[in-house]
Amino acid sequence: MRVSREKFAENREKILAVAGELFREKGFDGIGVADIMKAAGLTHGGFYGHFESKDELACEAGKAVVSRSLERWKEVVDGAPGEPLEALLAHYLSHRNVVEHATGCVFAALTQEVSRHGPKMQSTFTGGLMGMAAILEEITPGETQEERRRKALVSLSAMVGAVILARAMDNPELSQEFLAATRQELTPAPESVKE
Amino acid sequence: MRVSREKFAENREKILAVAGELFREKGFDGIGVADIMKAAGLTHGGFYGHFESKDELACEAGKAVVSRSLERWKEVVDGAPGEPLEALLAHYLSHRNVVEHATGCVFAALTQEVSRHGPKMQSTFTGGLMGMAAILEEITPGETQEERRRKALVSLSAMVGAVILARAMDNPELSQEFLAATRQELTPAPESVKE
DNA sequence: GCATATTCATGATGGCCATCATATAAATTG
DNA sequence: CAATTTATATGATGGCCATCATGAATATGC
Repeated sequence: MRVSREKFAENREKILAVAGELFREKGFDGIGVADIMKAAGLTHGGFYGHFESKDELACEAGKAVVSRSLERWKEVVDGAPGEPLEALLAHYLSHRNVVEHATGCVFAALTQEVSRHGPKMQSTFTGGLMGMAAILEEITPGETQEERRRKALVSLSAMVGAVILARAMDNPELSQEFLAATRQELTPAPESVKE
Repeated sequence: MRVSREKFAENREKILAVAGELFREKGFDGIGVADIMKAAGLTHGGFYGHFESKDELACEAGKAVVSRSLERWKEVVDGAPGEPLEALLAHYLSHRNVVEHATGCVFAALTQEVSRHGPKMQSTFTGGLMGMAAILEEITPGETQEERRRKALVSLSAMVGAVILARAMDNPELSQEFLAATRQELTPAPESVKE
């Protein structure tokens, strides 16, 4: 049966949203088109009216989630009552982001698969990660821009790395230890003279 | 046809070695039993004489690669002519470890898939990562053991994270920048008074 | 050296998955 | 309101993959 233009666009968004969650939760190979469509409340045959292949869906869903992630970081930084960097660390290095794969950080969920995917997905992820690095660079203290840039890249590596490793732990206390350690080490020392 | 006990054990090792490389290169879902066996110079039917399932192979291969990785880290640290931490950083944060997925770090290749796998694989990875953290803790400077432990966990996160992010970049210069930044930031400052 | 055990090869099976052809029914368009 | 367009549902197809049954051939144990 047919559906209004409006409903059609709505369905597409629903598929993208559901795919974004299911891919993060189960990986690109861990979920099929039929199950994604079912989760979106549709049947699998209708899928190819919206996307020309599963791969295109993966790329579109990835793009959407990455861009949403970037917006979220900006919101957290702009809305921070105190130090923006501390707010961002608290936001990112959270128990929620370790446990909730489906709605947590894309980079913590899919980066390894992306490096095996085609160039389109890599380009999306590269862009997203550099956007995050740019945000970090702005709120990271440092004498020169080079130093801030360098620290931003390392902070980003440590943040994403900590969540990835925390997710692999079979012991919640160890997961928590990774988060706490990273949060503490990446928080800049108060402006007292060193020691 | 039948094969000697010795050859049988040799074949098993060959399968494990080949699987360890192919899983790292293509992911657990990216390679099938038949192709693994072909790469080992055998036919796929013989597989089930060695392992009861693909999952068991994945667990065994993971265990082997993780333990080999740990040994390697110990060798690098023990054989370092200068500062062990610097030697380890140079060893790990290398171009080779970004490009050579099949023989590079398991954690940089498979950790995200592991967090979706069963508890057996998670246990193997947790053990391996904590072993690496212990090595780092010993060669990391710090006033107290807590501080060294904390720094070790963050260094580990940053190291693995940097390689994972470097692998996702679609631009080799950016990859290199992640490595260089992380190496520089994790190298302890010389014992001069700050600044 | 013979009988037995066992390892590998061949081939088959069943399930899952991406993709597509066709039909249906509803929404646009005039 | 009629004609046409088009989004979805049903169902089919072909490919890939893990697993297993069987058979052939050889190493091992007596």
